[in-house]
Parts: sequence; structure tokens; C-alpha cells
Amino acid sequence: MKWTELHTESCPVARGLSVIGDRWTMLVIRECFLGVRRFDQMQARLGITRHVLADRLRKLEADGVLRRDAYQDRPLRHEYRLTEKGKALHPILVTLIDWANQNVPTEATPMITLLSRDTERPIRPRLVDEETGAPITHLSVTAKLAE
Amino acid sequence: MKWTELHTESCPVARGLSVIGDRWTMLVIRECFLGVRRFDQMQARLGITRHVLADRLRKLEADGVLRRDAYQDRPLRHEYRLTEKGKALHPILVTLIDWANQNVPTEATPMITLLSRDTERPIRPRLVDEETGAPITHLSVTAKLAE
DNA sequence: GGGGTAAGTTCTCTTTCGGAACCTGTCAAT
DNA sequence: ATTGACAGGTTCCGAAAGAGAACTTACCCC
Repeated sequence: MKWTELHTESCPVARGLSVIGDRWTMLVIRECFLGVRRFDQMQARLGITRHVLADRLRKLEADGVLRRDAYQDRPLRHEYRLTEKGKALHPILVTLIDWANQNVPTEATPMITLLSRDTERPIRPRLVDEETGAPITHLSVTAKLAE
Repeated sequence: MKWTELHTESCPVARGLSVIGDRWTMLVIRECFLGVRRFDQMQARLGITRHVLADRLRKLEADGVLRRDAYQDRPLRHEYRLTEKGKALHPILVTLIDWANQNVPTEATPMITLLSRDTERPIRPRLVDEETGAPITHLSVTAKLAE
């Protein structure tokens, strides 16, 4: 399994990571979900080098996760927005946030947590099967070859 | 934000990625969930170099995601198993698999999908709030500073 | 003693990353 | 008309990380 050929793997974990498995990529996605759309703003907020940021944005656009829209001509300027495919990454971000809050301690206060936009109350995510509503755990669900 | 100091960030995305944000790490975790416990077996299945694999296993053990247990003396041999903290990564793996199956196409057949261990039927994961059961979407939930 | 197994380590070479400076096109102020 | 600022990159160089293969250690069996 070579990193450069990961996207052709049959394993969905490998294919997924070929898009978002990079060191910085999910942090760029986080910025997009927070509404950050411009190059310089992302660069300042993340502390990523401009070179690497330009490369990641190019790749994410090529993979259909971000869309590059012009917001002015003269000089021509673009902003980056999540596509539907990019918005579909939300559950990954949410489960990652929950895992880190439960398992990677920090002294930083106040902590950043998940909140309902409506009620402003904290959210604790849980995975269930869409069809049956049964909870999904590592004991109840596994990944296998489907016929 | 420096990569080497990510674990002290207040943002849970950054802290989470400081543990699992590496190119190979989630693939190692996948192997663990599939029951692979030994160095050589992981190395052969992943095609990762031995050097990098040894490094990742060391880091994952240091982070408390994997436990290194001796399964024989003379010569001393260890195997790697998920800790509770490691098992807690299951939702991230599941959402990643689902996203990739829906959004990163492959010609490979048969495809690897999520199945219930009981019923052998396919599963489609969905995130809900543990307390209210309300679905979690990027419109309904956001991450904010908690007081 | 030769070969096999398991878990690494060491070596060299190539790729990627970090950091800083530079470039381009436009506007606004001096 | 020049200078400076802004936005979104690109270029350059040295440092760090990764790939690939060989080597090491400690045991067993033949």
C-alpha cells in the first residue's frame, strides 16, 4: 500500500485517508466549517506555511471537498467553500471533537465543546443505525466485504 | 500552531489530530480493530516501512491508545492491543468508512462496508444527541467555547 | 551449523515541510 | 509619481520525515 495510490484501495479507510489523512487537512476543514473562507485568514489562524496551505487547498478542490469561487475581479480573488462532499465530513469532525474532549486532556479553559445552535446546550454525539436506531459500537458493528 | 505542540491546543480538533492525524496512524488503528496484533503482520498488511511502524506504535502506546503486552518470554515478544481510549476511536473509524464509501468512489468489488455482527445486514451510521436523540448536522450543531 | 521466525534498528536516498522572502495586480494616500 | 497596503499566491533553501533494503538479536528446529 503506497500513500500515493491510496485512493484506489478497496478499503474505505484507506480511500478516506487519501483525501483527509494529511497532517493539516482536517484543520483546514475545521476552518471552513467555522466560516473562514480566505487564504490569508486561514494561514494566520492555523500558522501553516503558505506553501503547504496552497497545496492542500488545491488538493481539496481537486478532490471535490472545497469549491473555489471568485468573490471579486480586478484583482481576481477567490474564496473557498465546502461542497456537499465537504459538508458530509461533519460527522467525522464531530466524533473527532468528542473523542479528543473525552480522551486528550488539556488545561486550557474554557474548553471548546459541541453545542446545539438552537438551545445552546452541550451535545454528546452517539452513533446509531439509520434504519433500526440501534447503537453502533465496536462490538456490534464491523467492516466486511459485501457481496 | 506548530505540529509538535498541537496536543496543548485548546481546540479539540487539534488535540485529536496530534494523536491520530498522522498519515499512517488510522490505518494502524484499523488493523487493531480487525484483530491484528503483531508487528510483522501489520507491516506486511499495510506495506508501511518497519521504521515508521515502530515509531507509530511507540507513539500510540505513549498516548495510551495501544497497550504493549508480552505474549511470550524467550525471546521476549509483545503484541499490541487497543486500550479503552483506543476503542473509543471506533466512531471516528465508522464515520470515516461511511464518508469514504459515499464520497470516494472505487471500482473495487466487492466493496468493504459496515455490517451488523448480529444480523449481517448493512449499517448506515447516523449521529444523534445522546440526551435528546435529535440528529446532529452541521446546521444544528457547532463547536464553541463553553464557560 | 544452517535456516526460520519475530521484532525491531540502522543505513542511505528521496520527498516533504518550515520559514522567510519575493511577485502580481489593484487601490488609496502622500 | 511614488509609496504603502492588501490578498493570494510562488520561489528558494535548509531541516525533518519517509521509503526501501540490509542488518541485529534472541530463540527454536533440523
